[in-house]
Amino acid sequence: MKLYPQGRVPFHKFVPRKQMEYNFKDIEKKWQQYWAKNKTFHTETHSSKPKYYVLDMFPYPSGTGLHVGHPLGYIASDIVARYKRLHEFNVLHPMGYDSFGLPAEQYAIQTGQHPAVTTEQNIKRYREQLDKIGFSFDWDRQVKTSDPKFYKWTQWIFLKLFNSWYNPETDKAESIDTLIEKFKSERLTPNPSPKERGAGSWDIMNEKEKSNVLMNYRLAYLSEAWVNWCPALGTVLANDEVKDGVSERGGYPVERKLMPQWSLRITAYAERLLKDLDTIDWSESIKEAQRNWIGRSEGSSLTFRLTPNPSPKERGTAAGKNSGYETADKLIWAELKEFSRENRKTSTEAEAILWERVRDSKLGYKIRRQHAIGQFIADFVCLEKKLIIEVDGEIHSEQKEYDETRTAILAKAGYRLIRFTNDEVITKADWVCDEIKKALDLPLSFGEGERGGEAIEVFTTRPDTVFGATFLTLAPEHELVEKITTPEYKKAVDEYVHYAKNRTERERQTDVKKVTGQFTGAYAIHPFTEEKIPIWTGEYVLAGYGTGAVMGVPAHDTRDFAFAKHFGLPIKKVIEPNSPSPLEKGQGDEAECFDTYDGKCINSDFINGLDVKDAIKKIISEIEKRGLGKGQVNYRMRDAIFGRQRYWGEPIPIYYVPDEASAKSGGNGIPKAVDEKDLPVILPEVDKFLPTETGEPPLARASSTWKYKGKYEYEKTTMPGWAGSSWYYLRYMDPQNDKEFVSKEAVNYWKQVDLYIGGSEHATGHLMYFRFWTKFLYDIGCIPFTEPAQKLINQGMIQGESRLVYRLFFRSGKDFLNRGIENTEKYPKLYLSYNIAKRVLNNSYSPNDLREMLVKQFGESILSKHIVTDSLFVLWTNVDIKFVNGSILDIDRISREDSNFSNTDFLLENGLYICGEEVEKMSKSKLNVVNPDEMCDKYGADCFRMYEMFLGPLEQSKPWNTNGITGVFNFLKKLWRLFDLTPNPSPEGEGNTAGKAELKILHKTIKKITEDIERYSFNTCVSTFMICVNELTDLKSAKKEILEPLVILISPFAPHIAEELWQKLGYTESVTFARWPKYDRQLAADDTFAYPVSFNGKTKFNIELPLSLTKEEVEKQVILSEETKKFLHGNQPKKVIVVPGRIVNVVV
RNA sequence: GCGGGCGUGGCGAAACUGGCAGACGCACCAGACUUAGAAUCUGGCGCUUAACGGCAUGUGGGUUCGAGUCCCUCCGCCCGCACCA
Repeated sequence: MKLYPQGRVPFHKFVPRKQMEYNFKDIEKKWQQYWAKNKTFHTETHSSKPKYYVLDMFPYPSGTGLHVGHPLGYIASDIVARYKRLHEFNVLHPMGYDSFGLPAEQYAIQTGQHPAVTTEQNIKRYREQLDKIGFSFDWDRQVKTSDPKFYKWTQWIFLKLFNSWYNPETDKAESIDTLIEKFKSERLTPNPSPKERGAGSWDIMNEKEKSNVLMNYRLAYLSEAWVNWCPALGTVLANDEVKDGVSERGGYPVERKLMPQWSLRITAYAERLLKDLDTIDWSESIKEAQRNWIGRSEGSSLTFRLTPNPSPKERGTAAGKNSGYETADKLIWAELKEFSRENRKTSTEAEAILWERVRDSKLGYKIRRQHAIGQFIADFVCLEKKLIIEVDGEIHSEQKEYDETRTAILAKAGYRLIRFTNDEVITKADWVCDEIKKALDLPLSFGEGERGGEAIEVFTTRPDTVFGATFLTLAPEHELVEKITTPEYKKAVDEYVHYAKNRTERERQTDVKKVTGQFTGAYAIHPFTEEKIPIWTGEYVLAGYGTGAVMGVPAHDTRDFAFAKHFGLPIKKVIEPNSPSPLEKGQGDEAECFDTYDGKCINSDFINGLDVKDAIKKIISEIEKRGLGKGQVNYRMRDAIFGRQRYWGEPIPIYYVPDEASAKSGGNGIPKAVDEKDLPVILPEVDKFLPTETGEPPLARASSTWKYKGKYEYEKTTMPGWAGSSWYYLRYMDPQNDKEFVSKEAVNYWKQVDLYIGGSEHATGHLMYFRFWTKFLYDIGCIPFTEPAQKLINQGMIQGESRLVYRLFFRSGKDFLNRGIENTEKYPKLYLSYNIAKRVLNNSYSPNDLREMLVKQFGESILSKHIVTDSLFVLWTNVDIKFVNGSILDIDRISREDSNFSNTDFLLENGLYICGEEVEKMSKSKLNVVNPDEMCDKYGADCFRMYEMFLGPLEQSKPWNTNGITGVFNFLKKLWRLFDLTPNPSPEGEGNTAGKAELKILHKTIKKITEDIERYSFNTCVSTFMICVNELTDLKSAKKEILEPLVILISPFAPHIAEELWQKLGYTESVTFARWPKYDRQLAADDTFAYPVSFNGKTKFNIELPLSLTKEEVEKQVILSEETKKFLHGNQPKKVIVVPGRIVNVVV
């Protein structure tokens, strides 16, 4: 046992001698218990007070617990919450857990431990850590996303999404029923997507077909989609969950895979998500990130026809046997031809009327009459727009069944159908023509177009450069690639497509510079010049953006340029820049290719000489006039993949009803929404958290009794991590409600989040979905606002200060690395102190120098252990910061406690081992984690809170350095001691009337603290408190009149000590219920001001003058002063500038 | 490549609307109390100069009586997006 001289004990064993000593441990424990017992921060929704909602981003309770970086935002929000309470706001300041998620599941897979169990443990630990810091959360409102009482409502919102579509006319989400009504009432059949050609006229569609059509509109829908598949995690990931081609969690490779997926139609909200950014007070960087993510671009679509009557050489048999208008089934062609001739002769009156009105492209499109398609004959057809017009007369009335089959088959071929009765055509032909025109003007879906889909539609933001288009490029996934490829290129194209499709996202992204592509052998006709241009496929064109096809304008697009250069395609300049810089300055590539909006069109026929902007307008109107395409807005954003092939998430409340069609194709049946009253669909138990042997998601392992209504299969994928966090803020308003996700009353009172604090890493993920769901819930009338959070602050990241140690090997690095890292085991361990290692690394030490140093420190015997060779290799690794004091490594301790450093020699400098330093992300793997509990134990929660704020501006990232905390600790002790000066702290005691000087200090502090909290400048608040306490200490002032408001001011920052002092001042109720002190301008005002007097802007001296003086009086005083004369050197001042209360500047 | 942000002592930073650059704190130095350390207190602390003074907010220029702050040029760092036509 170590003995200490009488009365002296080390700090950490300090026992307070005086009762008045600042004993933060007791104080903090006392008040934390008091708050919990008295429910001091309980929040009622019924209140006449104004509301204030301050929210922290939902934490995911990870297994590693909180480090000092996490609470930064929580402390800031807690300060605001407490501050607002003191202003008599009714404050909602809740906390809960985003408790579904991948890490718990990964852990479950490794250990077999149920994720619910580990999640509960983690939550418990989080709660303990949070409680130690003294937050004013209303814990009665806590929510957990993995709680069925919570996810019942997540599922409920999903059902709402499933049962809604986005109506572009009203520009909002509506019930899917309104769409069905539309389909029923309109003559036009739903436009089937290329992947869902099961559709026909609504009433005659079967269940499956209806379901498929509606899937194209539902806001939550199932579709075959290219997804980010992560084999290591066994699940798909949303775009924002993939960074640099690897998964954000875990960093595993991600591949592209086509599979059926649940998605949310966030793209329907793209425009509103973009536009409404202007209405919210979020940081510019986040808004900009969202704008980029949405990626709006204006341009035009443009259709390129393929070359007509292609020679066999160009087209060949593989490209399609029939020419454009021969759409009929070959086998029965002859028969049909006869039949159609017959029909034409015997056409009805209505058909004749209509023919006169549509023939000769009168409606802008070529329409054919009695044309055979497949096995059927259409009354009228526009092949270009794939529209069939039927006029129902007596002939067809008894053929209903035949018609139904026909409609379905035609729809499968991609045709839409519009029907009229004889009567309609005869009595209101104008109206009929209008309807036909409307249907013709609708854009075709992807891949459709003239001649059975063999025209290519491109999207371009620069239609003005169309005359410079010298080739077309299709994405390798584009469905036309296969169709148009000529036989002699088939092999090459197939190989190329195979290569491109099998590259991972990562590969694609890492060699973006590499130009790859393949000519298809086919040619398109330039819509304006009629020139023949080659069609290529290349992976620089993305399938998912625009139409998956581009026109190559190598002279004015760098990617097209690279492609053209690489494959020797022609380059045609069509823009003359206004400023010659790009041409003259540019060398090589730049001279040939420039991308500018500042120029005039050349070599461009009818747009020659126009400015780019005007040219764009002109050419779009021309494109529209000629029916080649139209002005269009495109978004980079894709729909959000919503299903995860994982266990630990909300089950998607969908079940499947078997049907014949699906059974034949091996499908799942018709997806149906679980009835609202059957929610929640509880996450079933499974034996293992892995996919099944057949590759089904883990939920397929649930017992065979896990079926909807006892017989229907449930959907087996679960929701992604961001589902719960997209709406959780609403649940806090009414967390116990089992009738609604939130009551109208609660949401009408609390409304938006007033202040939202969290990390900027959520810019394009959570914060986007959060806004999307809010807008949706607004559309369907559930909530009265369209943005979830008015103000957002992104706290900076607190980085760790890592410590590095340097291991020396007498081997060459190359040799070493070749043999692999596991070989390190067999080398004796030798570490070099920082400055020695540095010198070895920059080759200023020879092996001989090291030998000398080794011998000097360890003696000759060391050489038998470390064989000094000519090769040196240094490997550095992080070392746990708990073994390091400043930058000095505690060698004894690390050798004892860390087996990696047993039997290790440390080559020292000046008798010490100095570590290298590096600032990097605080994480367990870097061994640089600082734990908040440790800080609270050592210095107290109040000190920890204030120090976190003192570090710097909230938004700024900064490294954690525990050293500085003593300054704040000293301040708190000084504050405490200030109260010891009070002779008698009773409310009416003597010596409580403050003097002018003290009042001035107080009121300056009130002003500054109030202003700084309002602008979230918490670091300067802490400085202000320090200045205030220093000044009061200097005055030896401890008047109740001063201390009382001071305690209130500091209570949001250091609540425990404030409560204790508040009690010492004689109060029995919590300081939470006090009122914020009022700033009195009179009391804070100075009488005089020491004017800095400068000459030509350089300050020379100060002169103390009354503030009551006017400009002229100040000038007079300054001119008259002795000092001024000295600096004037006898010259006359040219001019004197006086800013009252600020400065005097004399111009000489 | 595009977009956003930022460059101030040995360190974290302050200076909000153009008006005394470096407040407040850390570290450091000196002193007091101590056998010593810890704690506490006092003083010093941008660079340069013996001093008067001079020079200093990434670089160079501009606007202004006056610039860390506004404008332009270049350099460097951080973050986000990235063959998005």
